[in-house]
Parts: sequence; structure tokens; C-alpha cells
Amino acid sequence: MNAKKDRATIHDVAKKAGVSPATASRVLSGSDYPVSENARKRILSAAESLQYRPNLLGQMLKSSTSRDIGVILPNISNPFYSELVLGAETAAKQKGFGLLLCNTLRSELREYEYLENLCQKQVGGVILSSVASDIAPIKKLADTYRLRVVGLDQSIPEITHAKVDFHIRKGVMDAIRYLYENGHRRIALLSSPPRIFFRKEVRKGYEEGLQACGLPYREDYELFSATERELSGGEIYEFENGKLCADKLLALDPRPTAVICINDITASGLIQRLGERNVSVPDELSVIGIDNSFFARMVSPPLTSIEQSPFEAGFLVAAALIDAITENRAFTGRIDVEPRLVIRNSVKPIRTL
Amino acid sequence: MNAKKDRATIHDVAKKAGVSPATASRVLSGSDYPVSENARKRILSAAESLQYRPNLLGQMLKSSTSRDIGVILPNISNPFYSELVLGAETAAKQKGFGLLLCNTLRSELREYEYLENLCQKQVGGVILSSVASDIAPIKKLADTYRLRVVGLDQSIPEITHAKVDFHIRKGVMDAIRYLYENGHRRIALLSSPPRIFFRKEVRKGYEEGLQACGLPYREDYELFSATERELSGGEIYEFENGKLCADKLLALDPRPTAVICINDITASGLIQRLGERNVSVPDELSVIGIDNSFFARMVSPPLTSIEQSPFEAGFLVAAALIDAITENRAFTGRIDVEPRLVIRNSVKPIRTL
DNA sequence: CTGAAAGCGCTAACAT
DNA sequence: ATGTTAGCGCTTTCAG
Repeated sequence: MNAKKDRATIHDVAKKAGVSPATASRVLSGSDYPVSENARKRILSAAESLQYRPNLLGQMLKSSTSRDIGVILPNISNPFYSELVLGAETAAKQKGFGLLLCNTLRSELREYEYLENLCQKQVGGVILSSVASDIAPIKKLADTYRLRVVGLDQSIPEITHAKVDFHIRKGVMDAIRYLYENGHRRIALLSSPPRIFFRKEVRKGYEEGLQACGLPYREDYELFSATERELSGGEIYEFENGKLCADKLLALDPRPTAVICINDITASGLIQRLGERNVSVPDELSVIGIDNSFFARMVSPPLTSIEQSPFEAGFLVAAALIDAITENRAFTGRIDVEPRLVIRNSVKPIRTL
Repeated sequence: MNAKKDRATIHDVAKKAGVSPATASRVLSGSDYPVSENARKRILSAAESLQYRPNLLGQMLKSSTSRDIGVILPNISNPFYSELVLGAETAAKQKGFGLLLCNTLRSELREYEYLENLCQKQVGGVILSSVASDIAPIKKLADTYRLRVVGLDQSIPEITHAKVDFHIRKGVMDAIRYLYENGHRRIALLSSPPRIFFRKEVRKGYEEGLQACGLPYREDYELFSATERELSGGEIYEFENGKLCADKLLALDPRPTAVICINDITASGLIQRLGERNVSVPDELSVIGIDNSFFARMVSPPLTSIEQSPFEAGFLVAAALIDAITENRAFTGRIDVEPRLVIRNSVKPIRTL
């Protein structure tokens, strides 16, 4: 309505306070450069009355570093990632940073485009769950832009200056130990094909866990679905996979007494099919999931699951990344997140032979 | 290793191509300003060989508009919101925009801080699921920054220049009609307290739906939990709420034959408790959820649910918002997303009377 | 302690 | 068709 004057710049504040823009900047940007109390007060009150808000674009251009970080992952609608992003964003907010969210949908092209775009926006760091097969272009990009890249869910040392390690291998080993202590001797693994890093780690944990307990390894106890479709509808695929593998599992001889599933969704598909086949969980088969998703407690019976703490991981890694950015140094550390077995009612102790 | 020259600016390209920065800008920024084919070619090849990438900060500052949009919502880990964000981000990417994600955790203070921060970053628009009680400051902010605000999940016309309407009221009415046509005459509603807009709409839909079918309204068929805790652990709360209300529901006389739940999580809690009480779904009680979350098909029996299409909503609203931004006009439209009843196995036809 | 001036990288008048 | 110049809003030498 009123003749719309645009928002105030630092010059307007300076003028109103009767000082130079430089002095105004020094107090308004929280610099430790000495300014007289008098001037400081006048500047602050001018800023207040003009409702001054810095234009972050100006700041960023001047310093050539964005106050955002990027997070690139396959799909935010995956609960694991949305928890992780929530953690990362919470940390970012605390440190005055924003979070640019990027969904690759597991497309290598999209992943690279995002990376490039983030570089063009001069972000100082990015948390990346990569699907790239050829990492050379990514590395080059990261180098020429001094982009800090933190790998997630994987370790590709050539491109990731740092990584967050979920130690899922240890988590699975612990779960096997737990089953062993509850009398289980025939333990199966149920997964989609172990092509990505995470699943490979789970598999290693499974095999090493058996070994650590002195249990024999049987190839037919590793149940992998034949195909894989990860794009949209990922959850549904995982669920169907659990159902499919249920049948294979029931045909095994001798039948396992316990099974570890690659995630809670798969476990829930398994349990549903088992119910249809009138096989009771946990009476006839014990089940352990991975992720401890919010719905782990919603299935019947409530699911014992290996928690990976994605929120915590996201929080820690974002905080460390942003510290590196603001302190203007490289970020090469490693964030360790310990897995934790959350015990509910899907595992039953059995008599040892 | 090599003496690290910084990344190339448009000046470097111009110099290498033997033209002025202005000309270089004209071709590199895709302007339609006429440039000779010769010069254009030289500029392009210079850019190529120098690996030139525009510094978006420069562009943004110059034009004083960011190439990002903001999305402010309570909690990305809520599957409804993460689907919506996925849709919004997909649209943004298509249009060359980025997405700044903000989680308010239902804190009014955080909401305002985010809004302010986005303004300082000169974003042209924001998708907002607001929890604010006092909207005056938000309105003021939006005005002085010409920020386009799109309301979600609510209609607060004073602050939202536009809104996306999920028509959940109609969705619930359709569900009631569906139950009616399957012979149900005693239909209950199960919800947490109807304080926020969405739940109020569901309640209206429930009451109007009954009326439209000529069914009597009974106050005791509206089951609202007493308390509410929405911060973290929201999902768990909803689940427990479903369990709690199951008991209340079973005590009703005459007992309803069908119930509509405020969301799938609540429905799943209800079903779990019902199972513990040996009340069969759908034989003794039919259940309809809201959201059609990915796990609706995972509960037993698979849940009939009212789908809200958050992905589509997010996609459409972000696309429209960004169009408004790039065309430099206000955005006052309304996005309509039609609900859809997804039929599975949690509703059973019954003999009338 | 303060201010003038330069410049981050880009684009858009306004010449030519 | 091209180049010169100015300036977006901010910070930061550098001189006073």
C-alpha cells in the first residue's frame, strides 16, 4: 500500500546510523573488529528500526562459500534416509546452515547433475549416498571446487574425503551371537542381491558371525532374491521379496530356526507369508530385522531389529562437516555409529539340541 | 598438485575467446540477445576447455532471486511429508531449482526462524505446513520480501497466497459411502484430538458423510484420544493411540461394525490390539485408514485406505510455484488433489440390518 | 576506531 | 553485433 520501499540494505542502516557501510558491516556481521560502543549502539538501533536483515546472497558471494550443505541420496521417502536427513538438518539448523535435498532415484546421471549444481552454488560440503560406478568425474569435480564429500552407506575412498560407518557388519554379528545364546544353531540370511556396499557388509557380518560362534556356513541358507528393482516402489519390492523368500525358506532341509532379514520391510513380508502358511513367529521361526524402523513395533509379533540410528548418524556427520566448512579446513574424519540390537518378541529361545 | 588455478569465471572465458564478458554472458546464460555465430562458437569452446561453470551465487545476487525454493514442514520422517517432499523436489529439479528442507518439529519459533532465513536467502517461494498461531509476523515477512507462500494441509487465507487442497473431507465422505454400500450402518471415527485443520476436515467429512447416507450421528462414536504428543516419536504416539482407542471402541454399545482411522498408523495400532482381544478384522470389525502409506499393505489384513497422493501434491505445487517465480508474478492459485479410496481386505460386506 | 574503495561473479543498460 | 560501465549487497584491505 505505502510507497513500497524495498528492504533495507546495509547502506541504509549505515546512513541512518551516521556511519560508513564498513563500520555497519563490522557490527552487523558479528565481526570481532573493534567498534566504539557508541557507534555500535546507533547501528544496532538503526538496524532494528529499519528491520534490517542481511542479504545472504551478498555475504555468500563475497566469501564465495554458501551457508548450505547438500545431501544427495537415493530417495527421501525411504524411512532410513528421512531419519538421517532429519538428523542432518537438525544439526545444520543449530549451526546456522541450510540443507539442500537431492534425490537421485538411483540414477547416476542425476547424481552427477546434483553434484555439479551444488558446486555451482558453492556449497562447502555434501553428504552423499552414491550410486556412481565411475567415480573419476566426481572426484574431479570435488577437487576443482574443493567440495567436501562425505560418503554414506559405503566406502569409496577415492571420492569420499570422509565417511560415516554404520558398522552394520558388527551389528549382524551381534545379532547372530544373540541368536546363538538363545539356542539357535541353524540361522539363515534373507536379502535382496548383495550388490551394494551395505548388503555386502551384512553378508560379511553373517558369515563372520557364524564363524565366530563356531557354526557351519551353508550356502543354501543365504537366500537372495533373483532380481532387484530399486527405483520407485522400493518398499513394495522389499516386501514382496520377503514373501517370496518365505517359500524358499520353508523348503529348506533342515529348516533354519532363525533368520536375519536385510531390513524390517523384508522381515514383515516374510512374517506375513509365514502367517498365511500357518508357520508361527517366533514359535516355529525366529526373525530379526534391520533398521528398527518405526513400524518394527507395529508388526505382529513386534520385531526384534538391529537399529542403525540414522538420525544420530545424520546429526553427527552434518555437524562435523559444517565445522570443517566454517573452520575452512578439509574434512577427512570418520563418523562411527554403533548398531544396537532392539529386542522385542520375534525371537524365541529354544532348547539346544 | 599442479599450481592450483581457481575455477574459471566468465571473464576467463571471455578473455580466452577474445570477447567481452558481456558477450560471453549473453551466450553462456542462454539469453536470446543476438550474438554472431562465430563469437558464440569461440565462447562455447573456450567455456568447454576451461570447464567453465557459472557461479550461481553471482547470478542470484545480480537478479536478487534465488534458484531454490523452501519447504517448511513439521517432520520429514513422517512418510506423508517425505513423499510430498520427494514430489516437490522432483518438480524443482526438472525446472532447475533446488529445495531447501526445513523441519519445524512443530515449534512456532523454528518455523519463523526458517521463514526469515529463507527470505534472507532471497528464495522466491516456500511451501509451508504451518503450526503458527499468530500469523501476523509471517504475513509481514512475506510482504516485505515478496515471498510466495503456499499453504499445505490447512487454509489460513491471511498468510497463504495459495494453497493445496487435499479434499480429505470428500475422501472421508466417499469412504463412508463405500461402507454404507457394503451394509455398514454403525460407523465410528478414531482420531487424535481434532485440533489441527486436517483432523477437523476429517471430522467434518465423517459427520457430513453420515448425514449424506442418512445415518444417525452419535457422539460416542467419535473416539478422540485425550492427550496429544506430536514432537518426536509421533508415529509411536499414533500407534499407541490406536491401541488405546481399541478398548474404548469395544466397550461401545451397540458396537460399531466399521471404523475410520485418522491415519494408517493409528489403524495398525487398532488392529494389533483387536488381535490381542481376539476380535477379527474384518470379520467382526471393518477398518479404513487414511494416507495409504507404504505399510498399509503390510499389515494383516491389508488395509483399505484413503490415499492422499502427497507425491502428486508436492510435484504440482512446486511446479506451479516455480513457474510463478520464474515468470515473476504472484502465485495465488489453488492446487487440488483428489483423494482416492484404495480397496484391500480390511472391510467386509455385511447383511443390512 | 573509522571510512573510502575495491571486488566477489554475474548481467543489463547504454553506448558504439 | 559487441564492448564499456555500473552495480546487485556484502566484506575487507588499506589509509587515515
